[in-house]
Amino acid sequence: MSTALALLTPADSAACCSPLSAQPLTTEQAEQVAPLMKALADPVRLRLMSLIASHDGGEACVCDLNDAFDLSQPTISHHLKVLHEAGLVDRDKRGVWVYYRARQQALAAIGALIGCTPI
Amino acid sequence: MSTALALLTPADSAACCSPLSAQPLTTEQAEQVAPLMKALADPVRLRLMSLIASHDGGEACVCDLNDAFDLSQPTISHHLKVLHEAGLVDRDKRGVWVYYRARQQALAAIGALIGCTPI
DNA sequence: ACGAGACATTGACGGCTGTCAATATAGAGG
DNA sequence: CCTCTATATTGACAGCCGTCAATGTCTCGT
Repeated sequence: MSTALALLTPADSAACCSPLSAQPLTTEQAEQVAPLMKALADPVRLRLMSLIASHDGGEACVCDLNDAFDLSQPTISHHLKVLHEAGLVDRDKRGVWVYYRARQQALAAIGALIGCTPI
Repeated sequence: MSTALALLTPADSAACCSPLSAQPLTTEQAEQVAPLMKALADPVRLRLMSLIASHDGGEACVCDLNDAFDLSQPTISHHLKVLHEAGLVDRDKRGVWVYYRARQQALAAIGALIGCTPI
């Protein structure tokens, strides 16, 4: 959800490089951001995220994603659920197909914390 | 180690925003970066990293770090080991004290992948 | 040499994670 | 309705993770 994002966007909008190196994170901040990173800290989910984000229209259908891996369909479905529950992707069911869309703000939130995002 | 970094720095130096959204990660790239993110995807280690990175001189002694948490000394030592083995911090023993230093390149590598780092 | 302080390692424990096979659900088309 | 296709859920299993208490290792004073 956007609760994690709210913690990052307000004050650090102006500052440029790595809040992580600028001042220590509060316990609260760390506990909000860690789940986002944890959701992304898996090879399969990293590839899923990049496949979704770089796909035409910024969204991808599960059927496309399944083919990119040597994993069972339920496993991919599980990883997508993890990404979704972390607030990293949106779910959109259209007919028989389900489309996942990358939430750029969530990615930006992590990027802003770790590295540096020009907001 | 810098093996993970090497995969990211070469081509994407020029491009600005989120390689993750620009083109899909290869399996190899994902498997190299995921461990770095996994090492950082913990509230305690996130705070440790930020405490180290934002400390005077870019380094911090374990004794300082211990006091910032309500955790046992071995637990902090364990987390520092995880960060160190992931290549996120350097270890420097000086006398009785051990100093940990943030490896900016490693942070930048993750940041460049997820968000956007002006290199 | 000895004691004390700073940090690491070991061993143990409950809890979480990634994976699959099997099964369920839910639209679309006939 | 019935079946097919697309996706999700459940249940099970091995393996990893975060934590602590106990112990080990190193280094500086004395």
